[in-house]
Amino acid sequence: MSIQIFNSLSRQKEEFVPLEKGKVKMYVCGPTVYNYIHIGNARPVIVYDTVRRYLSYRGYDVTYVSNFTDVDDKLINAARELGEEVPQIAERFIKAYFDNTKALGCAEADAHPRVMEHMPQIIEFIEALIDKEYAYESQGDVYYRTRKFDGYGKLSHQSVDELKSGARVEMGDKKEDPLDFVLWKAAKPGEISWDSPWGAGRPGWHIECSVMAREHLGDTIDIHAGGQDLTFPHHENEIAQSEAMTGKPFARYWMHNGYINIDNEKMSKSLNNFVLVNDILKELDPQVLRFFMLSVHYRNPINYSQELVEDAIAGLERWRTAYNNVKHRLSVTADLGDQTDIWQSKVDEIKQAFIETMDDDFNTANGISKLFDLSRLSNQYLAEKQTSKQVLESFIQTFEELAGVLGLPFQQEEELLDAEIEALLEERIEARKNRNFARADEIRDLMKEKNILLEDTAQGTRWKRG
RNA sequence: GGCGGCAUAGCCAAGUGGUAAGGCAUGGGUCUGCAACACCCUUAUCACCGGUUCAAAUCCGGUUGCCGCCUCCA
Repeated sequence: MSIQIFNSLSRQKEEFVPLEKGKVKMYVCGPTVYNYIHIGNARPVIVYDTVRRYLSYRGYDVTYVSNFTDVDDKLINAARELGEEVPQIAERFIKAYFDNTKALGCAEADAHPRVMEHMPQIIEFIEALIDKEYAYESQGDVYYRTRKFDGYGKLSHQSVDELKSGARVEMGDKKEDPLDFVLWKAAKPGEISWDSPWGAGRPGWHIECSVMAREHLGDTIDIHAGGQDLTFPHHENEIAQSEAMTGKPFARYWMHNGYINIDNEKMSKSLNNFVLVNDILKELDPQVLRFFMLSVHYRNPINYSQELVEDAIAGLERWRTAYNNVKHRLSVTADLGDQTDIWQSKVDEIKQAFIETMDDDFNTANGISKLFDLSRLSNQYLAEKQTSKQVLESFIQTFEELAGVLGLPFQQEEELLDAEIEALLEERIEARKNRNFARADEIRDLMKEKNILLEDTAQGTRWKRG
């Protein structure tokens, strides 16, 4: 069975066939770095990081590129308000981006291109579009001649005329047509700018992605991804620019993730309900946030609330407990089990089911449920009187493999306890042996205060940090 | 006005033709010195109406409700 991807272009699931066998070129639209990222920014980063991991897991060699928009109106406004320079602000929030996304288990891209680093290429690209008459200069601005591009609207599935009826009519029009969009913006006095054949200015928003995708991945890429809201106009315009330029398909598969709501409301400035990743992570285990995001299919909307976060905490804890309990058993018992084949095949079944559901448009919600199935199975196995090393190790291996694909690796418990606690543990074992339960309970309470939880099993006492 | 999405148990959420995964919560039981962890059992005619089909949460039509895009928002 092959991997199926829901392609926004066709609005259908399609078999994934990369342009070049075994290799995937992937471009994900990154944030405008004028603030800390909010959880809505974090969703695509987590989702497409998981897509990338899964494709690698399935044997593809993935080249992954994600940009930073480090020049635009929002940055210019932020600079003005803070009395800083644009590059300074960009630098600060790019650093914060890496801190936050790394905490969330997202690997760095193979390249993180920035607009400011691609001015010559952007200008060349625009010049070429002008040569091909897909663009025109107007009072220091350059616009894209939308109607000239035949396929315009194929991604958002709207005809040019449909779009026109909804388009804003610009005042003092420098455009030939209201649907035309800006490739180069003339600088206003005091704004950061670059020299160009059309005077001082800066790139429009959409051109950067066309240029940087081409620069780093070539004329045609396999997967282009981003938030649902980018479908129009951003991605539509990227297609128009790139395909007019190269005459080749720009991207073969377009993926768009759904929104996040906060307490059932859209995040917006007027409601002032933006949730910044940086703030959440002060109190929340980053894995919980990632787990939460992946517990819903990426194309569906997701709601963020305290209650749901708490569910996620409990759910993730279930995996961890199951995993650690297998580890504990492995460390304290001999190799005694029989019927290893039966259990082994059950483990394999779960792994296969995981792959099957992930193959189907990256169904992480279902994938996560397979980890829960594995947890139940391992718990059942631990209830057996005799266990084999081979099966226990297979559980561990499968837990690590599947959770790893989701970017939710099991953290190694610190095995070290200080001497005082070690001594108390010993004393408690002795006390229980002598049926001095009062003392045993006392020690258990004492440990609990130190955030160490004790669990007595037939194979001895195990502990974990609470 | 145009395009599109969603509606599944108390909450969250998979499932796109063959009589409803999983998690959280609840109730009952088992295990345990007690506890914790855990295990077992328990909870849904899938918004409504009609149609297609031997068979529909799943396909088609309609209704209601919510949401997104069409305004340089992930």
